[in-house]
Amino acid sequence: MRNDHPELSWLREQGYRLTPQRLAILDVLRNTHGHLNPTEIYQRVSQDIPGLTEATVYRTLNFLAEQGLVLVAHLGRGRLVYEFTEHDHHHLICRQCGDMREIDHLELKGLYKQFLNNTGYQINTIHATFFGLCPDCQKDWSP
Amino acid sequence: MRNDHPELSWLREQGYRLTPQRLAILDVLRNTHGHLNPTEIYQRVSQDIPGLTEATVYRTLNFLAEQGLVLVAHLGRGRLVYEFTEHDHHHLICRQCGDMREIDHLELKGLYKQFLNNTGYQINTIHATFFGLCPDCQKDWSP
DNA sequence: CTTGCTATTGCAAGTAATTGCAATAGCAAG
DNA sequence: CTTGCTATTGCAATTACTTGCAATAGCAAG
Ligand SMILES: [Mn+2]
Ligand SMILES: [Mn+2]
Ligand SMILES: [Zn+2]
Ligand SMILES: [Zn+2]
Repeated sequence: MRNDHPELSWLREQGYRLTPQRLAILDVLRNTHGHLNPTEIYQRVSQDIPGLTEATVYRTLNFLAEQGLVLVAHLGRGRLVYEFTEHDHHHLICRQCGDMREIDHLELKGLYKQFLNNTGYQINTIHATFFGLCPDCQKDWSP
Repeated sequence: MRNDHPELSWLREQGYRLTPQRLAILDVLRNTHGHLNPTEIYQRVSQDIPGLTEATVYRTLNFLAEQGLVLVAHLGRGRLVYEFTEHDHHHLICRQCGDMREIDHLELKGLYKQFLNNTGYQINTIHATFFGLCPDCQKDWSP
């Protein structure tokens, strides 16, 4: 568990504290590729922090997401999922087969620029989710 | 409470049943402009359907949303909200002051076309939510 | 190293949403 | 109108997530 990542000293400068709980949760997310729900995170982090409670996991995930250190998403499976990544992206999900595909944030840059021009809103949502039909499942509706 | 809307006979043809609960919930949504959460819907519909339970409200709202008869959204205030509308739209929300603004689905048409070209995915998400800063709240960060 | 302020945690209770199951009731067929 | 199939409901239990409060522990200052 490293303690010298740049975002950590930044947190401390904001007046927030680097607790073992926060460090361990962030570490699990950092070392996992993909989305984890709060209970999965709780189970993994409990190994390192025995007294940890789920309430703290929920609060910490909210906090990390607010600070922009992790991404959240409703992927349509009931539970929220969290993810650590340097790579800004969004998701396309097939309503039929559940297939999920990642798209780079670049694809939405133009839209956000358009929002700014048309409405003055400066949108910064990362990790949006769009639902529809994947190429395979579209075929099931043709014949 | 009218019983002859076009979407209703369509439901029956799909093998679904037109129960008083469904009709009343749809009716409350149809006659309300704006977003309602499940408890607000429950309270209103209970007037017409005394024995109604919240479980049925949740199940019915899920059902109506799956059938595309109502729109759902996470607007960032904890609870899900539902809305009946003929007018396809999405929302921009200010993280600072909570101001919410509606944009026509036309604004996303191009993006969805781009998704189709680049990935083959045929996206049909209506009622997406984008977060950022409204024009007023952007000023608070300049001086 | 010690002290003091206060952000953060654990605990337990509260609210939001989902689900298994047996009883009920749409509605299609006769 | 009556009958039978099964989708849908109510009920109660379960899971998901949030919150108030008192105890704990980061960490900045001395
Ligand atoms: Mn992701
Ligand atoms: Mn809306
Ligand atoms: Zn698919
Ligand atoms: Zn604002």
